[in-house]
Amino acid sequence: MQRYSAAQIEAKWQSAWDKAQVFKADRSADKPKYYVLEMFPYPSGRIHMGHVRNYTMGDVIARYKLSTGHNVLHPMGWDAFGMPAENAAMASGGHPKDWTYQNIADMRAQMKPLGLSIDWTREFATCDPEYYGQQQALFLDFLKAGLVYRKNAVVNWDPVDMTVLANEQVIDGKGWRSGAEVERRELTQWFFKISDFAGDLLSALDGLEDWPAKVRLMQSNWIGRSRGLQFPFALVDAPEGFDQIEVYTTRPDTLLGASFLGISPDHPLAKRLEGERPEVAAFCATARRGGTTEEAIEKAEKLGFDTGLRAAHPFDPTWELPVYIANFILMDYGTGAIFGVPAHDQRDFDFATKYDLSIPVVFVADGAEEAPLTEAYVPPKDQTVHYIRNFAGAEHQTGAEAVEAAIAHCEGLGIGKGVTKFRLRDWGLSRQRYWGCPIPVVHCDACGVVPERKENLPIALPYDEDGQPIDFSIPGNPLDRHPSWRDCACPACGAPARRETDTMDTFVDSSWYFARFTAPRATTPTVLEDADYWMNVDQYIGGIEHAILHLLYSRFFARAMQITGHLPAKAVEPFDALFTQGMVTHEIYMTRDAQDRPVYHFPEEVENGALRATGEMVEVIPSAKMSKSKKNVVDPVSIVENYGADTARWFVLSDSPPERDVEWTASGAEAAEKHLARVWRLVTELDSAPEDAQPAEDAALLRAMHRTIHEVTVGIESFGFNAAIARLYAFTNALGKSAASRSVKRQAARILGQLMSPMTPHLAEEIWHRLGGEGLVATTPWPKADPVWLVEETVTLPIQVNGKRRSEITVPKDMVPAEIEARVMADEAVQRALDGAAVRKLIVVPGRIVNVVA
RNA sequence: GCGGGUGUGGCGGAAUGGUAGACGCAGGGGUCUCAAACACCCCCGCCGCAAGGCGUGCCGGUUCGAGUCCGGCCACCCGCACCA
Repeated sequence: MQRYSAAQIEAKWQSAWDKAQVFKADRSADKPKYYVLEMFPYPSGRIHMGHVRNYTMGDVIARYKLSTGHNVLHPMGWDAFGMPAENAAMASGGHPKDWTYQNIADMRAQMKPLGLSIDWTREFATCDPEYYGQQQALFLDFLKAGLVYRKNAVVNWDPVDMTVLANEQVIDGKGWRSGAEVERRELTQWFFKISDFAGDLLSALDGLEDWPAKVRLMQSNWIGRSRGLQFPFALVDAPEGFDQIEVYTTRPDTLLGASFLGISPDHPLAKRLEGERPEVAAFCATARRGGTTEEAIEKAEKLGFDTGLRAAHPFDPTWELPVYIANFILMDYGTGAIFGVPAHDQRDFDFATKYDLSIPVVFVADGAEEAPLTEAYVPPKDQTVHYIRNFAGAEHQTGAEAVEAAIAHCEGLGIGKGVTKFRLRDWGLSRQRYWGCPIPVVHCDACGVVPERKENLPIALPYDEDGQPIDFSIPGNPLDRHPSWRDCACPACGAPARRETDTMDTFVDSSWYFARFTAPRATTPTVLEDADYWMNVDQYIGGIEHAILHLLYSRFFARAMQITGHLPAKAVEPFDALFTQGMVTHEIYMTRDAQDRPVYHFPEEVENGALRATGEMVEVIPSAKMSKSKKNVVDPVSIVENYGADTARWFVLSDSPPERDVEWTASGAEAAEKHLARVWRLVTELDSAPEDAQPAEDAALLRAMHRTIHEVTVGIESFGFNAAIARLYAFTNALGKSAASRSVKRQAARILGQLMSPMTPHLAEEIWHRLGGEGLVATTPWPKADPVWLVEETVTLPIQVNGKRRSEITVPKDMVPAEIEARVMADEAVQRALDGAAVRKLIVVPGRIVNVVA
C-alpha cells in the first residue's frame, strides 16, 4: 500500500494550482463575484497558530465559493508600519525598513506551504511608498473636504526621555524605559472628524445583519448616543470671562440633588486658576499624573480640589455649590464640567463622602421612605420611582420620563436646552514616530499649514540621514531631527518651511487596505470600476479584539472615501458579513528556579509531564492565549513539517467552534493526522472492494452520502466548520464499515474528498486524481445533495411524563397526532410512570417529542 | 472602574425552548501478532447490585418542557481611543 506523503503531495498540488493560476482574481469573467478577506497580519517575522486558524477559515470559504461558481477575490497583504520595527532598531540596531521587509519575506515563505487559495499577485505592504503615497493623496482629499483638522489633545509624556509614549509603553503609570512617572501633556495634533458621522455610524449598525450582534452592540455603546441637558451655572466671584460654567448632564431630573460642581483639570477655568494660584497648579500637576487611558483615569483614586469658587443653582440663586477641580472628569466628553449628584451616582457618592459634601436625595424606590444612604441609589432608567425633590413631571415616574420632563421644563424656563451628544471622540491620527506614513503637509511661517502638492507624493520616509544611518537609539522622532528631510520649500510661496514630522496612526493604514486590494497597482488610491465590481467585502474574518476601533475607523474611511470620490456609494458599509474567530491556546509548562521564580518551557521540551532534558516534573497551567513570554507556543512551521499543512488545517478547524478559542494539543494533532491517513487508506483499498452488493447496502451508503453533502454544505455556509468536520468523521466511519458495491463506494469516496477539499485541499486533489476526477477538484463544481435521499420515512419520538423522559416510540413520519396519542397511552413505560394518575394534558410536537402531563 | 462575551463528562466540544453529552481525544476490554507498532471491534457523565436517582459555574424565576429565555451572583477572556 502507498503511504501518504504530505510533503511530496502538498508541494505537487501547490505548484499545480500555481501553474493553472486558479486563484488569480479576474473581474472580466461572467460569474458572480465573492470577496473574502481575513484581517491582514502585522509582519512580526513568524506566523503563529492564530494566523493559521484565521487564514484557514477564510480559505475554506474562498475555496467553497470558488467551487460554487463564484469569481473569488482572496488577497493578502501586510500591516507593516508600527512600533515593533522601531523598537527592534532601538534594541539591536538595523533599520525598521530592512527589518520589516525581511520579516515579510520570512512570513510569506512560512505561509505559502499552507496551500492557501490566495491571489498573491495583489500582495502589498502598507509601508510600500506606492501604498502610503496613495494614503497621503487620500489625506489631502479629506483635508480639502473638511474631514481633517488640528487641535490640542493629551498624550503620555515621559519627562525624563522627553518623549511621547504609547499607552502600552506606560506601565503602572511609569515610562517603560526611563521608569519616570508619566504625565498627561497637551500637544497640537491632527484629527479626522469621525464625530461628524457619529449618528450615521450608529444608525447604520442596524443594517449590518451579518455582523455578530455583540460587535454591533459594542460599537453602539462606544459611539454612545445620549440625550441630556446643557445649561450654565452662574459663578459667584468668578475670574473675568468665567461668570458661567456650561455643564452637560444626562440626568437633569436630579438637578435638585446637586451637591457640587466638578471641572476637568484641563478645563479653561482650571487652567486660568492654575496660572494664578500655585496650590491649584500643584493640584492639577498631581491630577495629570499617570497615563491617558480611560482605564487608568477610572481606576485612579478620585481626587478633588476645592477652588473656593461658588456656583449658583439655576433654580435658586441663593443655593450655592462648591466648585471642585476633579481628576476623573474628562475634558473630551460633554463640556468638561459636571454637577455632582451623590445620591444617584456612585462616583459622586464616593467623592461627596470623601470631601464631606451634602447628599440630597431626589427619588426613592416606589413605596419607600427617605432614609440616609450608604451607597448611591441608581435604579434602571425604566423603573418607576418616587420623586421627593421633583420639579417636572409626575411625582411617580420613570427616570426616562423624568429626564424628558426636566428637559422640557428647563427649556421652558430658558435655563438650558436639550441636546444629543455622542461619546465618540474625533480620531487623533498624529504619531510622533518615524515608522509610519508621513502626514503630507508643510508648515510655513508666511502661509501657515500648507498641503503638499499631489504631484510631490509620495512624501517618502528618508532611509538614512545624509548618508549616515538614522540613529534610533535616541528617544523621540528621528524625522524631527533630520534637517535635510524636515527642511523644505513651502509648496505655496516657495519660502523655507518645515515638513510636518508627525506620521499617521497605523489604524489609518488598515482603514482602507480592503479597498486597495481591488486595484493594488493603481496610480490613484482606487479605481472606481474595480471598486465597484469587487466591493463590498462579502466575508471579513478576524479577531474580536478589533471589534471596535479598526472596524469603526474602516467604516468612517469608507464614508470619507465615498465623499471624496474614491469609493462607490454602495461601499459605505465595506464589510457585508463579519466573523470574529477565537484564539489558539495552549497549556503552559512551568518549573521554578532557585529563587522560586517561574521558568517557562516550550511544549517540545516537555514529555509526559516532565522536562525531556532533566526529567524534572513541570507544573501545568491551564490553557491561555499563546504568547512568547509564557513559551506556550507551537510553531506552525514545525507542525507543517512534521504533519503536513492539511493536518494543521484540519486540526485548527475541528473540535472548537470557530468563534471560540481552540486549544492546541499534540494528541489532537496526531488524531487529525491519523484520520487523514485513514481516509487515504480507505481510498487506496477501494480496488479490493467486492463489485456487487445488496441493494440495501448501496442505498444506505448513498443516503449517508447525500445527508453528509447537505450537512457539510450547511456547516460551511454557517461557519460551523467543527460541525462539518464531525459529519465528515461520521461519513468516513460509514464508508469504512459499508458493504456497498465498489462503484458506489468509489462514488462516496470521491464525494468525501470533494467535501474535504476546502479544509484539506491537497489530500482532496490526490483523492480526486486517483479516483479518476477530471481536472482539479479546486475548480470542480460543489456536489449537490439529492433531496430524495434526505427524506426519512420514520421518526423516533421521545416520550416524557411530566417533563421526564420515560420511553420512546418509532412511528411513520406523517402519523396523525390522534394515533400517536393512542400509541403513547398504550406504552407500558408510560403507564408505569403515570402510576394511575389522570392525564391532564397531552402535548404532541410533531416530529419532535411527546409530553404527558399528569 | 466601564462596555462586551464565555462557563456542559477526565479533556476539546454537540444540541431550531423538545431524548443533554453527536463527533473527536484520553481511558478500559477484546481481535490480529512470537511480541510490539499499525489496524479493526466493543465499553465509556456521576451515584447505585438493580430499580432508580442526580447532573450543563452558583441562586432564584418563566414554561407542559430550560444547557437554551428572564433576574441576581461568581470565575475567566476581549476592549477602553498612541499595541496591532
